[in-house]
Amino acid sequence: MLLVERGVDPYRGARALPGGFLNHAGEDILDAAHRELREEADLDVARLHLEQLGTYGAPGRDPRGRVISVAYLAIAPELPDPVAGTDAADAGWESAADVLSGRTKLAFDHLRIVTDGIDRARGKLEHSALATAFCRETFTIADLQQVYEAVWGVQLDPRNFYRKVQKVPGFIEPTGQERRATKGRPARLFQAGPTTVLHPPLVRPESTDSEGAR
Amino acid sequence: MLLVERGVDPYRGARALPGGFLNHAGEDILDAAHRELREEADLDVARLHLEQLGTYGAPGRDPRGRVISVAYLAIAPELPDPVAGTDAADAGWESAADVLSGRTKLAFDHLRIVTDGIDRARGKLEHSALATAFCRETFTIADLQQVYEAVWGVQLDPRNFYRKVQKVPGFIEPTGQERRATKGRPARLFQAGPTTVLHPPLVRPESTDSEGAR
DNA sequence: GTATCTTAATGTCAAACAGACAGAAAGGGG
DNA sequence: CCCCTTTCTGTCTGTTTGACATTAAGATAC
Repeated sequence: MLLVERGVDPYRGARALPGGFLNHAGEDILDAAHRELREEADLDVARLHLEQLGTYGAPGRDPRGRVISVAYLAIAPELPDPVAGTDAADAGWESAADVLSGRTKLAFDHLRIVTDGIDRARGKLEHSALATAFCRETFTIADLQQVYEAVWGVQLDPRNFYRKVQKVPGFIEPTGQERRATKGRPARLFQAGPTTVLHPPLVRPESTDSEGAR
Repeated sequence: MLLVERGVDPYRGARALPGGFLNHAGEDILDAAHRELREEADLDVARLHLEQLGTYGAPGRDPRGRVISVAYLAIAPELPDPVAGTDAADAGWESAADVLSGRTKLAFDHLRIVTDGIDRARGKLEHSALATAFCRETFTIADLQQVYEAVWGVQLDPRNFYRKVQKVPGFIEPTGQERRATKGRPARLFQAGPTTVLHPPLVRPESTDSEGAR
């Protein structure tokens, strides 16, 4: 995930989600999310999936006073490795595992927001074609499987995955081309199809730890 | 759904979702949702399900100026038939079909909010125990089926529904009591179980109309 | 050029599941 | 006591799932 290092108090030096305030009264909040992503992280990629995650407005979440944050979940493939040195103070990539485990400390209630975002992504992978937003324009089925395995944190059977993914109508479409790696049989390349809602869904294996309350 | 009639411009006389502004800088937005529900609609029921739906902040959505609304989805059973005459101007129940079809005109972008809310409810019925929030403390399986049929707008087979609902562990628990109607065999009464996430989910029958893009 | 290694693609099979529907159980009313 | 209604319990068939075997198509080593 993309985090910036705070240069001012409060939480100076801690990592935080990129964000900021609305510019003027006429700015749409989605536009503002795009702008902040560009300004704070120099990120202006194509194929950017951006969806509203939720709004966080607990009274004490910002010591400076009342701040209500509308969080957006952004997903994009082929991200520039170290975010290019710009005025964007210190933006950089952090492993989600490091953040979730608490090894990387986040400012404000941003850990909560991050947790919600990951939950959202995990769930949406089942019922929507969101996984293709993690991939490039064309991809192999093994690529897609890696997305599911990484986000869900599980291992999947390649043969069954292959079968199920292709059964969902309109999810992925073959391009007719192939990609050959250094080893092994060349893999057929696919691209995202028109479907956004998966029928049937790709259900993730039931984790043994009981999910309990929400 | 619960709507109030606007007494002031803009949209005077049109129906709108109950809502209002934050009281003071220390008020939590969820608390504000509860308060507005109580103030505008005299609604203060037990067993009230309230979850954040989304935030709407398009520049022109309120002609008076920039207003950002955080929408909450509320669901509760046993609602008072005509909302008792209080200072709550003209609050009343409207059929969702009337609103969705456009027969009942809504102020601002509230039709969009309502549509999103119904979509959310329909989806959550599949994967969460939300349906029990529509029911009383104890209910029969037929009651629960009526919730699913009403919200999804489909007909379900009582025998298959009976089987599937009882297979989900922790969804509903038998109370040991029965309810006898005027006709027919007495039905066993159930109550909501501890589970909030349904495993396996209750998938709704695939509607014939293609869902297309989102 | 052939063996071998690696990954992709296809196939097989038993168990579980889904939808459609039959029938039995348990009440009330003529 | 028969009929009607609603609830509950089965049955049956086709589909899907998860586990695993097998074949296909390249690259590389020898």
